[in-house]
Amino acid sequence: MTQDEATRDRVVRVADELFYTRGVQAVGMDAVRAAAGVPLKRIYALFGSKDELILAVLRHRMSVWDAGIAAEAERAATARDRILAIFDFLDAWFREPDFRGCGFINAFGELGAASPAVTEAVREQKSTFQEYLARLVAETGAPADLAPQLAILAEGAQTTAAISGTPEAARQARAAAVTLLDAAIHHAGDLVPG
Amino acid sequence: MTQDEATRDRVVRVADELFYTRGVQAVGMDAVRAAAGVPLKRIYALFGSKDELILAVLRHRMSVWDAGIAAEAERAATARDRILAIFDFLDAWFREPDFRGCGFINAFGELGAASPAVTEAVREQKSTFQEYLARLVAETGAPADLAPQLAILAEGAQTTAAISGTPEAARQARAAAVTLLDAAIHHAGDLVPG
DNA sequence: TACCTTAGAGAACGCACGTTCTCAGCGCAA
DNA sequence: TTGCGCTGAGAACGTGCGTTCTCTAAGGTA
Repeated sequence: MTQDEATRDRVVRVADELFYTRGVQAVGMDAVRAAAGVPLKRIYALFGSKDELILAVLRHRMSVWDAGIAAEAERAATARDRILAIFDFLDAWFREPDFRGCGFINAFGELGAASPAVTEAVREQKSTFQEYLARLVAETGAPADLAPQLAILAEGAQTTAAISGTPEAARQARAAAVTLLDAAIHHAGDLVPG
Repeated sequence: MTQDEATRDRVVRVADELFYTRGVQAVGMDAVRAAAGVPLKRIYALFGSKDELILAVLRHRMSVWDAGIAAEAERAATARDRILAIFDFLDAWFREPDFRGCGFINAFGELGAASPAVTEAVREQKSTFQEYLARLVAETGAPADLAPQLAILAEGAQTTAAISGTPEAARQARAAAVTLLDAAIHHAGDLVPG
């Protein structure tokens, strides 16, 4: 890793934490400079603008999220357990003291109306997650319709936990996921009785 | 309605639309003045500060939301159908051309970190919704655990629809709600088979 | 040592915006 | 008619912040 890459990485990590904790617009570039210990001139040489830094932060957060989900999932043996591991992952995350909701949803609410690039980045991370879920659902043999339903549960759990300030949404979403999985697998191919 | 009340109402409605469409921080007080046709001096006499205006807007949006849900629900005969009517309500909302997600979730993402008052207002509207759902669930005879699960589906559908830009999350969440309702009512009191 | 390039620290600039102030006009009591 | 309080329109003020500029110091090369 070159010096530039190391500095870039450091700035992105620091900015990510600040943006997530306080909100993007509430954090000035000077706060990033102070926290990263990197001169403004250097930051602007590396990123060009705050908007570019924001996108770099979103990309970084996306890779961290993907790695975290994958790490939690690979400890489970079956696809069904890997799906449920996602909700255990959420549970642990919600209990972290500085949990403040999904950074992508927050960024979308804050900047999505004004920035198509932010919207695009957020949309990309959500669709990556949905595709991951779709693969797991396919492995279980359940109908493909199940995947977006589980994704909606995961999204809802994140906002509910953030706003309520409690982690219980993870457990509730997990229970719902179990019900949906059981219904999809046990009754696969059946019509819902009237 | 006094003159003051009418002007307050006008300013709140206009600000609500601007805040929702462009984001709260992206809308200056001067834009509110121009759109409402009310002098800044008058706005500040009525609200005191932008922060107060934001809270008034959130309160207004909460009452509109509650009324909208209630209007859609009262057309249904049974508690089960009133629950499902919520998802039909979401479906219609998601198809509106200027739909941009849940205004409360967006406001939380944008301002929650900096403003406890905003967090409190958002939390209040979510808990009002959860209580409403809990009453409907109780009417169906399903276990109380079902209510937060349905709430999570509704939340997740809103963020998913906002970010994806498509309304299909409403249909998917509704299908999941049907499965959860059926499972809760058919198997009420049972243990999940191993 | 003398010179050139580069980087760091912080001041400076320009702009946007929340809030307040100024001033002109208008209704109204005597 | 003559003041007087109120209101509207917009200028003005202070501040914060994204971005750029300036100055100084250091490091490498003849």
